[in-house]
Amino acid sequence: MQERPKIGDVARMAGVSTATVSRVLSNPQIVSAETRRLVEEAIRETGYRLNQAARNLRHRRTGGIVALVPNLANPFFSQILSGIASVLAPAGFNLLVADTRAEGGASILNYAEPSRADGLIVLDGSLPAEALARRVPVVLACEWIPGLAAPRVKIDNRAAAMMAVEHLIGLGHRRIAHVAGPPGNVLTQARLAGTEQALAERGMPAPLVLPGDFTLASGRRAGEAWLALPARERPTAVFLASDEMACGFIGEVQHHGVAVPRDVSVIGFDDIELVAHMTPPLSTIRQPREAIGRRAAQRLLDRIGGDDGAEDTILPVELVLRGSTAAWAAIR
Amino acid sequence: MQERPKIGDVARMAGVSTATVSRVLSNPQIVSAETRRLVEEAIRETGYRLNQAARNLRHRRTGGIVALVPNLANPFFSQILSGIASVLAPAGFNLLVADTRAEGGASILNYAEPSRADGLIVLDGSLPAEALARRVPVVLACEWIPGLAAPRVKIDNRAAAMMAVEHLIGLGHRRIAHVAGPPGNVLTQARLAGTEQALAERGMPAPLVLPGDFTLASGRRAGEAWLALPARERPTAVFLASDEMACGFIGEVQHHGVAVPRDVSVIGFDDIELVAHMTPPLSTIRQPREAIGRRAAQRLLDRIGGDDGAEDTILPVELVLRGSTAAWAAIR
DNA sequence: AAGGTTATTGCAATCGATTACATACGTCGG
DNA sequence: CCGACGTATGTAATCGATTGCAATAACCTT
Repeated sequence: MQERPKIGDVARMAGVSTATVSRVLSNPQIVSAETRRLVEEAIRETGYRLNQAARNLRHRRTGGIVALVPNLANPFFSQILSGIASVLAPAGFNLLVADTRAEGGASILNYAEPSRADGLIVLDGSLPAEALARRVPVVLACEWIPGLAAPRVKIDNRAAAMMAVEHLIGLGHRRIAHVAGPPGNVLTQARLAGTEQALAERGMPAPLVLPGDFTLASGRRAGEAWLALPARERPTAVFLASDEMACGFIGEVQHHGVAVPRDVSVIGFDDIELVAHMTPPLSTIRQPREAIGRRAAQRLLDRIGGDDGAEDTILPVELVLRGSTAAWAAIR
Repeated sequence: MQERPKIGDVARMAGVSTATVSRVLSNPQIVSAETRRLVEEAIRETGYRLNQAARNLRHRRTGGIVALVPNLANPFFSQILSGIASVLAPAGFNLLVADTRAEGGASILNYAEPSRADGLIVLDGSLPAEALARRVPVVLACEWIPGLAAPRVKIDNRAAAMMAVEHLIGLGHRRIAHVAGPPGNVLTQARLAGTEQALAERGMPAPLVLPGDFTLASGRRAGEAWLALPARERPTAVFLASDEMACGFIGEVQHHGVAVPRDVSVIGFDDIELVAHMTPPLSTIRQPREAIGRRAAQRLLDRIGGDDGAEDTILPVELVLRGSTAAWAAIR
C-alpha cells in the first residue's frame, strides 16, 4: 500500500468489484446500504482519493472553465473573476485563468479545446472570432467580439455613457470633453456614441474627444492635454471612459493647482473600489462586476447543460454621485 | 469523420500505427523525416487535436497549477497572479485559481490532489498546515503557514516595516502610529514587530497601534480613531500595513479638513498602482508583486522537476517616497 | 558471409476510472 | 410451481493517448 490506492485496492479490501466502488462514488443510492457501508469503510481505511484525470477521460469532460482575461493585473477583471469563481466552485468546476496578453496569441486557441476546458468565458473583445467559433461553449462578458454568435453578459454602455453626460449637462456644463478608451475597442465605440448622442439630443456641440486606453497613464496624459488648452476653451467637465483614467486625470490636474470639482467636474466609469475614497471621491457609473461574473458563469453552465440560447443579458448600471462633479455657474 | 478525430484516425490516414503518430506528437525527432511529413499531413487533413485528458491520465500529471488566493477581488493578488501566469504559460501549465474565501474550507483540500493539479501556490496564510502536507508540491508566496515545510517566496516584512518607520523618524516625527493588519496574520505580526523594533532602537516609545484588516474600510475607521484623539495627542505620522488602508485613512481625514502631509504624514505598504496618482501621492513600501509571482512559479516548477530544497527566497523591497510624508517641525 | 549495430516502426499493455450488459437471487401473481 | 420482474452486483469494454518491448530493415565489421 505504498502507492496511492486506486479503485481496485478499495474493491479488494471491501470484497466487491470496482464497479460497485465506482457506483458508491458517483451513484450511492443504487447500492445496498450494507455494501455501501463496507465500501465507505474501505475508502476511509485505504485513504483512497478519486483520480480526476481518469474520470474526466471517461466522461469526456474536464471539469474546468477557462476565463480569458486581457490583463490579469487589472483590478477591474479580478472582481469579475471573483464572481465567476463563486458560481463555478459550487457547481464543481475549476476556474482556469489565462491572460491573453501574456500568452502568445496562438496558444489561446488551445484553450478553446473540449479536452482542456468545458467552456470559455471571454473578457477580451480583441480576440479573433474564428479562433473561438465551433468549439467549446463560449460566453462573452463585458466586452464582446463582433461577428461571434455567443451569449453576452454586459451592460448598456451607450445608455450608461448618456447617463453620465446628461448628469454633467444637468449641472450646467456646456463644454464637455470625453476621454475615450483604446481605439477599436467595442466599449470605446459604445461609450463615445452615447456621449455624442446625449449631447446631440440637447442640441449641444459634439464633445472634445481626447485619446486614452483605460490606463492611469493615459488619464494623466489627458490631464496634460486639458491643461495645455487655453483656460477659456477648457471643457468644464470631463467624462472618462474608465475610473483608472479618471484617477490619472485628477492626479495630474490637481498637481497643477486645479481644483476638482471647482475648476473642472470629472466623472469616470466602472466604480472601482478605491475611487470612493479619493479626495474628492469620484462620481462614476457603477458596473456590477461581481454580478456580471456570476451571470456569465451561470449562462455558461446553462449552455454546457444544453441550453442553446444566444440572447444577451443586460445588467443595470448605476449613476453614483460623489464629490467630483458639481454645478457649473455660467458666469465666471 | 463526424466525430472529433482521434489518434487512430490520423494513423489510418497516414498509413502508420498510433504509436508513430504519438511519437510525432511528443518526440518528433525519433521519427523519420518522411513518415513525419505523412503524419503531419494527416493531422492537418483530419483537423486532429490532442486529447489532454487522455495524455494526462497516461502521464499521471494534470498540467495544472493551482493558486490559492484569499480574495480574488483584491488587486494586490491579481498582480501576483499575473506574474505566476507569465511563467506557467510558457512552461505548458495551466493556472487554476481558487478563492479560499469563496470555497468552503473543506473543498480546498481537493485542490491539493495530484490528480487535480501538479502543484500548489498558496497565497493564503490562514489555511491549515495539515491540509497541505504530504500531497502535491507546494510553494508559499507572500504569506506563509507556520509549521508547513515548503519553500517560501516573500519579502522581509520586518525589515520593510523598519524602513518605513525609520523614514518617518528621520523626518522628525516622534509620535508615530501603526495601523495593523488582521489579527493572527503572519504579515501583521512581522510588520508590527518591525515597527516596534525601529522605534525601540531609537529609544522611542512604543507606537500607538490601531486595529485594521488591510481593507479600505478599516483604514477609514483608523482615520476616525485618529480624528477622535485630542489634537495634542495625535500621532504626527502613521504607518499603515497596506496601501488600501492608507487610502481609506487619507480619504477620511481629508474629508474632515486635515491636510496630508501638513497635519499628518502617511506611509503605506505594497505600492498598488493607484496610490501614485492620488493627491497627495502616497509614500509607501513597494513589494515586487509580479516578481513574487514569477519566482514562486519558478520555484514550484523546480520542485515539480525534482528539486527538493525548501529554502526561502527573499525579494527586496523599495521605499518609495512621494508626497504623503513630510518633515515635522517640532515647534508648533 | 555471419554476426552485431542502429534506426524505425508496430503490437499491445497501460494509465484509473465508468457503465452497458449479463448474471444471480428474491418475490410475487396467476 | 412457473415465469416475469426488480434489485444488487460482477464482467469486461471503453475513454484516447503513451511507451516498453519486439520485430524488421539497413548498414557495418571483420
